[in-house]
Formats: sequence, C-alpha cells, structure tokens
Amino acid sequence: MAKRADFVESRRNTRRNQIFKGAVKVLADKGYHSATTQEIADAAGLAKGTVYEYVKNKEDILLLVMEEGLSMLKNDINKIFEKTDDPRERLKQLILVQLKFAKKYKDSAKVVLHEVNNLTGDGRKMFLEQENELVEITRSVIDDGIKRGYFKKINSRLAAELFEHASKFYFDYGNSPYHKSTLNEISDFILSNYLRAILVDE
Amino acid sequence: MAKRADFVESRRNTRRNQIFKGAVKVLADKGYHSATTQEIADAAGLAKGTVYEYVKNKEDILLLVMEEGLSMLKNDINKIFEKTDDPRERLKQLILVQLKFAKKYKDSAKVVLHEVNNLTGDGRKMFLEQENELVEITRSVIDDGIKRGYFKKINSRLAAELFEHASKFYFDYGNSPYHKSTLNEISDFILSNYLRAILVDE
Amino acid sequence: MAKRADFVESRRNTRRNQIFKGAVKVLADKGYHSATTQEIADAAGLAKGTVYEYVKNKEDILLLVMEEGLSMLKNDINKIFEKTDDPRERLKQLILVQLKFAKKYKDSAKVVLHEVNNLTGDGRKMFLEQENELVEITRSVIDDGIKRGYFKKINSRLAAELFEHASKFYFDYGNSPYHKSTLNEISDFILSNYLRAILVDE
Amino acid sequence: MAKRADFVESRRNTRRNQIFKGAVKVLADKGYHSATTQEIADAAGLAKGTVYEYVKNKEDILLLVMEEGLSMLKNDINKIFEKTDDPRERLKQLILVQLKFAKKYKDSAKVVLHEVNNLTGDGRKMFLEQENELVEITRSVIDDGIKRGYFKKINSRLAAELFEHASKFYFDYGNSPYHKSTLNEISDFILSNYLRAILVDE
DNA sequence: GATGAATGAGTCTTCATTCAT
DNA sequence: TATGAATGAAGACTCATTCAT
Repeated sequence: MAKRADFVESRRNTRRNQIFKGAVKVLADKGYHSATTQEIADAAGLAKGTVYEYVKNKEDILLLVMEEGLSMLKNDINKIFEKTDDPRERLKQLILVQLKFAKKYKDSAKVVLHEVNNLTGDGRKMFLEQENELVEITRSVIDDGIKRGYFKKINSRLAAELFEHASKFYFDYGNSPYHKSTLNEISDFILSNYLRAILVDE
Repeated sequence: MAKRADFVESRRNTRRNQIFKGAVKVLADKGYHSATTQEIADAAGLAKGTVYEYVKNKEDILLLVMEEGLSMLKNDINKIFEKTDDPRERLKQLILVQLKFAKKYKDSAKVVLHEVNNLTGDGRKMFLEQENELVEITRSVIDDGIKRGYFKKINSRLAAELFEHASKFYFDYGNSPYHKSTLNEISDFILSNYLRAILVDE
Repeated sequence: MAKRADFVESRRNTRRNQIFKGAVKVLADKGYHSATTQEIADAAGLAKGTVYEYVKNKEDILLLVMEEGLSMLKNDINKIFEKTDDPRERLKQLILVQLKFAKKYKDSAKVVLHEVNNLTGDGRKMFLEQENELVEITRSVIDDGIKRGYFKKINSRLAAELFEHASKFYFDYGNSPYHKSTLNEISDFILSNYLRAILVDE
Repeated sequence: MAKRADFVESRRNTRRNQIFKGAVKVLADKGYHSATTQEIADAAGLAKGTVYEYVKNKEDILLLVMEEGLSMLKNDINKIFEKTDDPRERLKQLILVQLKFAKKYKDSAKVVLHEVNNLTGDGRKMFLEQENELVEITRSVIDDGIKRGYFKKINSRLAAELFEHASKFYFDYGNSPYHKSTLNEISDFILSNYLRAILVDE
C-alpha cells in the first residue's frame, strides 16, 4: 500500500484544483495581466507562497487553467463518439457541446479564448497543438461524412476551422451589453443554417 | 482667418497619426500590457513626454488605435452601399470587406480584435457601441433581404452577429502555425456555404 | 545511570554534526546569503524542519560551522605546544598549522574567513573573542621568544596580528584563476622571510 | 560645441557618483546582501527608480563601487612611479599607499575586500583581472629590484602576492574591537621587518 | 522526534506618469 | 511645444520560520 504517496498525490491535486478554481474566476474577471498573484491566491484560499509550491510562476497558473479547461472540453467531446457514429449527428453534437461548454464553464471558456497570447514557449506550443487536435477531430468527422456521401465535397480542414470558430461564438457572449440571444437560439441557428449548408441536397 | 488654429489643429493630427502608426505596430506585436509607452513613443518617432501631450494616458493610446481602426473599416463598408442596393450583394460584400480588412490592416485588425478587454469605462462603452452599430448595419441588410423575399425568415439580429463573428475569423489567422488557408479560400467557403444557407430555395 | 539522557545527547551530537557537514559544503560553495536552509538541510540529509530542532535559526547554522571550524583549528594548535617549548619552533609551527588547516579543511576555512560579517550579536562577539585568543596565543609565543632573547624587541601584539593575517593568505587561495603557488612554496616563503626577519642577528 | 551632449554626460557622472557614494556607505555598513536597493537609493539622495536609470541591477551597483574603488587606488599607485625609480623605495611606497588608502577610503576598501564573491560573470572576471594587474605591478618592481641586486632571488610572483595580502591587513581594521594598532605602527612594522627581509645583506 | 506544507514579510525591478527645462 | 530625467506605486517571486501530523 502506497498510502503515503497516495495522500501526498491527492493533496497535490486538491491544491492544484483550488488554484484552478480561484484563478479561473480572477482571470476571467480581470484578464491575465491585470490579475495579481495575490488576488489569485486569495481566490484560491491559499497564501501567495503556497500557490508557488504548486506552480512554477504566473504563466504556469494560466497554463494550468487552460489545460484544465481544454481537458474538460475534450472529456465532453469524447462522450459524443460513444453515442453515435453518424457524422451528421456527430458534427451537430460537436457544435452543441462546445456552445454548452461556453455556458457551463463561462469563466474557463473566457480565459481559454482570450489569454492564448499570454502563453509563451512550450506552454503556447502545447496549447496550439491541442487546439489543432480539436480541429482535426472535427475535420475527420467531416471527412467521414463526405466519404459516406452525407456532406458535399468541401475543403474539410477549412470547414472544420470555421465550425470551431463558430463554436467559439458563445465564448464571448456577455462581454457586450448588446448580446441578447440565448444559447438555444444560437445553436438552432448554426445547426439549421451552417450545418445544413454542407449537407448534400436530397 | 483662423490660420493659427488651423496650423495647431493640423499638427495635432500629424502627431496623433504618428502615435497611431507607432502604436499599431507595437501593440500588434507585443499586446497591450507588454508594450511600454516608451516603445510606442520610439515607434512613433516621438519622445515619451510628447506622446502625453496628445494622449491622456496609455489606455487612450489603445482607444486611438481602435477608433482609427474601426473608422477605416467603416469607411470601406460605406462604399459598399454606394455600389448596389441588392441585399444579397451587399451582405456578400460586407463579409468580403471585413476579411480583406483583416489582411490589409493586419496589425490594426489584431489590436481591434484582441485588446477590447483592456478598454474600460467610456472607451469600452464607445467601442461596444460602434461594434454594435456594425452588427446593426448587417442586420438591416438582412432584414431588407427578408422583406424583399431573398432571405429566409431568420432571426436577423442573431444572423448578423454570426456573420460578424465569421468575418473575424481571418483576424486571428497566422497566430497558430497550423493555420494554412488563404483569404480566397476562406471567403469562398463562407460565401458559398453560410451565405447560400440563408437564401430562399428557388 | 543517565542512559536515556546519554542517548539523547549522543543523537543531538550526531545531528549537529550532520548539519555541520552539510552546511560547510553549501556555505563554502554559495556563501551565507545565497545558501538556503533547504539546500543545507538537503546536504545534511535531514528535513528542513528537523534542522530547526537542532539549531535556533539560520545564523545559528553559520555559528555552528564557525565554532566547529575554529575548534578544529585550536585542536591542531594545541598539539604544537606538547611537542616543543622553543618559541622559534612554536611560531613556525603556528604558521604551518594554519596554512595546512586551510588546505585540509578548505570549505571550513573558506566559511570561517568570509562569513564573519554575517554573524551578529553574541555570535559575533564570541567569534571575535576566539579569534583574539588565537592572536594572544601567538603573541605569548613571541613575547616568550623576546624574553629568551631569540626575537627582536618588536611590538608583539601587532606582530602576532600580522602573522595571523599572513596565515590566512592560503584561505583565499583558489578564488582567483591567477593564483598558482603551492602550499609548500607559500610556507617556505613566509618562514624563510617573515619569520627570519624578527630573529635577532647572531 | 557639443554643449548638450556634454551636459548630459556630466549629469550622468554626477548621478553615478551620487550612487557610488551612497552605495559605499550602505554596503560597507550592512554588506551586499543585507543592503536593500531602497537604502542605497536613500543614501544616494535619489528615488529607487532613478538609481535604475544609471545602473542595470543591484550587482551593477556593487560593480560600480568596486571599479571606482580600484580606480582610485590605481590612481594613487601610479603617482609612486613618477617620483622614483628605485625599486626599494617603490615597493615601500606601494605598501604605504595601500595602507593609507584603506584608512582614507575605509568604506570603499571594506567593500572592495569583502564583496568580491558577490560579483558574478564578467564583473567578477574584470575585478580579478584588475586585482591581478596590481600584483603584477608589485611583481615587476620586485623583479627590477632583484635584477639590480637590491633584493634576494626570491619567487617574485609569490612575494608580490604576499605583499599585496599584507597591504590588505588594514582593510579589515576596525572590524574587531580587539584591533588597536595605528596605521603608523602597522606600516613601520611591515616596512622594517617584511621589507627588510628580502633585502640582500650588505 | 521528524517531517515538509504553509505562510507572508521582504526584495528587486518595471513602467506609467509628471514636470522642470 | 518637445523632451527625457525623476518618481514611486505596484507586482512577481523567494525563503526563513512555524506547526499540525
């Protein structure tokens, strides 16, 4: 029984999670550069010094938030593939899941969308890779749909990029007082227009 | 003859333009918070103190850049309406103009897109208003198209928001090494799919 | 039988010795202020908290090292007096022993020489007293030599201070890449020149 | 007339000198690591930010102090060579000058002696080079003395190192309450004993 | 006794803004 | 008007010390 090591590992996870939760709130609210490590520590319910036990530096906090955010999103996405293998349904769910994610994890989504540019070096590289992976998943679904004769013969990579971009629409929601539509209206519009646009005419 | 006042006013414009040009480059390159006023002054070919003669504070520099950027974009947009009054053509041009703008004024576009959140108070309000105005222009074109029987009876406000959002796609291009499509491919895709999706079937 | 107390006392000594050995290495390498208590604990093979069971604070670690260093040096010095009572030979050995000490306990010597100024309060007082004691030993040897007619009638206190100072020469050796002489060359030079200089002409 | 550039240059020198003077006091008193940049700025009569206009970082302040200290010392040394070319007199003056320097510029001397180890990289290299230069000057004087038959055929490099070391004796004076001798006593002792020791017997 | 996670005071450094020239 | 030296508030990060387990 590696009881001791387990405990240490578990506490480590607890702390990283505290930091994640605190940081998400603060970063979504003030943005990376305007947020101070003190504020993040306070929001995490930890002392400043304690945060640095679990994180290399400020950028590492951002990385933690983005990785966790992406990981949660990927989790949701993976579940889609268990339910159906029809590319039309998969593509639809792919969009829905991301719109819902933006609503459910409003703060995480906001950080993921807005703070990429504050990532440098390996962190940035890793993030872009993950983002690209997401596009590639979408692309493979589209390619499958084309092969099976459901979708028109479009540039699947670009289509995937544009779908991903559209899925991010809701990420920004609430930033402007002029935004009014509900999540349902948005997903209905995208699904019934964008998605239908690439279906082959029957 | 307000000769003297004219001269003063004209120099003021020259200076503000110098600042705009310098700031655009620096802000696009390093982002608002990482850029220093010194760097901006250098890029503008002015002393730091001189910059402050023409600008209230750092945020005011950002505002200047965004206003100028938006104003250039609006200029381009207004020209569309002089050429045709067919809402189908107008909507198409509306999208094209924005994609082209993102390419032509890469740096301005980057700043406009990424730094909104660093605007506060009245500056932010003004920017969001202008952005909303843009959406409203698009919306009125769509409404006109619906009225004339060209477009389906869709939620025109939401449609306009989504078109605006899609137009911003190219703004982010080049940020990731995975981005590969050309401007032409992007506009073709959007026009032939998104735009066609809202046309009434003949 | 104070068995229990003995055991406690013995462990205490073991631990203090671990700390001494670890600290000497780290302090000689990085200097007092740049060395962290964590590094010292690591080098001692103890946990940080454990170190604080045997030591009041960081300065106390330095004190431990300096006291131990001086105590070892005094040990070596005392042996001289058992072997001869000729002040000429005693003075010679006094110098030799210190040069050799600097070579044998390079790290200890380095710490003793360089970190005096980081000692404060009682620790500093104690150290300076001990250093003075060393000078006084040398002085008494010189005084004895003068009384017996071997040495010239010089200011014995100052002479002792200068001999002590010369003995520290080798302490600094190796700090600069320009240092090249061997211990033997140094001791030969000091003995055959400085020492001979105070002998009465025969 | 490069009036403007001259003025700028002159102010720069004034400021660097203020920093030098403030830093010398503080560094001599508290040591490099215990002194804060705030204390140094205060002692210099400048704001903390202003100090950083004239200095790269904290270590750069130390470098400034050591360079200035060494430069003053070298100045004094150079004057010796103008007065006589007799190596016996030159060597004597070489020692005297350094002892006097330690008295006159007590604080500078203390910093130069004690803080070498806090110099890193190029700063350290430069300092050691300069120190070596000093030894080489002494050595050349000794070599000259040997060639002219005044001094015994000793290892001149080592002799020079030891003379330099002895000259530093007074640098440390005042650190311990047990130090009592005056500068005159010290120089008399060194000159009449150490120096005479290397003279050829007549 | 031993441990090492938690703490927060303390430090260096940057940079927007001001103002005397 | 133009300048850039001076300022000091603010912020990231370190590390000696404590204390619950």
